[in-house]
Amino acid sequence: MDISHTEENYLKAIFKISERDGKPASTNAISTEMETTAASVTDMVKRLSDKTLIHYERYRGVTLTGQGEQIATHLIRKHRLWEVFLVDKLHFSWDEVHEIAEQLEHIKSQSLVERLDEYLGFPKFDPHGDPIPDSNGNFAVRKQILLSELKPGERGEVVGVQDHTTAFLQYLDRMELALGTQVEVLEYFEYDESMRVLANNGREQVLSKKVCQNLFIQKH
Amino acid sequence: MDISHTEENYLKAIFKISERDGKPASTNAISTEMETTAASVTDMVKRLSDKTLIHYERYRGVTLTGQGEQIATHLIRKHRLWEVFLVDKLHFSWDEVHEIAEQLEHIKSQSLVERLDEYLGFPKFDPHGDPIPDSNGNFAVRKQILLSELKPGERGEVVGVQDHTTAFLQYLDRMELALGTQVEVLEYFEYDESMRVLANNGREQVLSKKVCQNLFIQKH
DNA sequence: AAATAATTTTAAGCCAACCTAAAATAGTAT
DNA sequence: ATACTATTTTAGGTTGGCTTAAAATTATTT
Ligand SMILES: [Mn+2]
Ligand SMILES: [Mn+2]
Ligand SMILES: [Mn+2]
Ligand SMILES: [Mn+2]
Repeated sequence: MDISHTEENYLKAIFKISERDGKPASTNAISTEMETTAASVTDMVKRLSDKTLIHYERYRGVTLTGQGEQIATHLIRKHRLWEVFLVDKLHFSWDEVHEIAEQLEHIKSQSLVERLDEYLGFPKFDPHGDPIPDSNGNFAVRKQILLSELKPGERGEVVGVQDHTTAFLQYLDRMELALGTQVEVLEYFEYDESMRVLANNGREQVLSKKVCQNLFIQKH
Repeated sequence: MDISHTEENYLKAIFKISERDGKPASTNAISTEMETTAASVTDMVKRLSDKTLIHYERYRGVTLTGQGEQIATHLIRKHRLWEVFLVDKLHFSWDEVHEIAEQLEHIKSQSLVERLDEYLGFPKFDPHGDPIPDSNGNFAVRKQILLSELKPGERGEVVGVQDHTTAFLQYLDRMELALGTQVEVLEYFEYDESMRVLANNGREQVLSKKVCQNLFIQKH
């Protein structure tokens, strides 16, 4: 069976939504994610259901079948591997790669993915700290918490971001808070839920609530 | 204006045909190249004409406009750069890369192409010896002739292939006639137009007319 | 020049992916 | 339970890219 570019994007959207919400993806949620109308989604969802890529019941939402999930995770694998390529080999910055990877993830060639993976040294995480599933669709798990959950005196390492917007990524560059940065919470301000943080570079700065709630930390 | 994957492939086909035949591409020639029907071609050709990517007159065939040619050569540039990437970096063999490059050539990102070019060391020729146009669409020219045009006693270097089929490429691998091989014609057999050839590796062998007519040589 | 053959275009229609507007269903508030 | 709101589906239509069959044009043969 062969699956279109568009169908692939729907499967990825459904995967993302069900993972985030922990329940079947609603027509509306999918239409928001895909930036299209609910009517278009209903249309597509019927086709995907005919191809047994999803389970669909009218008014009940959508979940992926094993087959659908396999395709979705494989897309994510390709997306993230290409992002690593773009950053590590072509020296793009982490805020420039998502758009390009959105295109590259649709390239169909089993051997290409496997060779790329090898070429990149079998990375387990992408430039944003997101886990790269293996060829069976298994994601590495890592016990991570938000910076906002750290108490004064606790330390850890910046390992990922929740917010993937260009604005946030560029802000982090500016503040020298790249992945791998060691941080220690020095002080918590109840007033606006901001924190004074010490980074490994000796830099001390106050980070807003919003920033703290979008940075994943591995405690140590 | 934005151009679909399919439209891009038509432009590339038209470029290839007009270059090969030295005259406007006929509907039939395009339909053969695109593996579709003449009716579909007429249909598409109207659309491309509306977009001023081609000049089209009913029954008179098709030529590219400046704009159309620019897109076509840029596609060829991307195709060939990706082929270099696949061979040089991912260690694919030269008979495996065309299909994958057919997909990769459609990735849209100006900076990606330029960075890839730089990463590969600004190659001027692809793994099959075909010239890689620069970003203005200019192809390097090289005075090359077919092996079949060489006279006994003459020497040269294998620099390209006319036939790009897997069968031929694998045959060349088997015979150790990769690009860069130095060859000298020892003897010409009028009977079947074959040649006895000495390769730089000391290997001496008789090559058929068909082989000799599909190998590009740079004389010296 | 007329007849025949090849090429190209037109006509009509299919499918994927989208849209808007209206109808149906489900969820929430009174 | 009824009324109102939000969500979802259906109906009907568009566009790109494709198909087959028939008509028109051009090229070749006699
Ligand atoms: Mn991404
Ligand atoms: Mn990422
Ligand atoms: Mn190729
Ligand atoms: Mn090539």
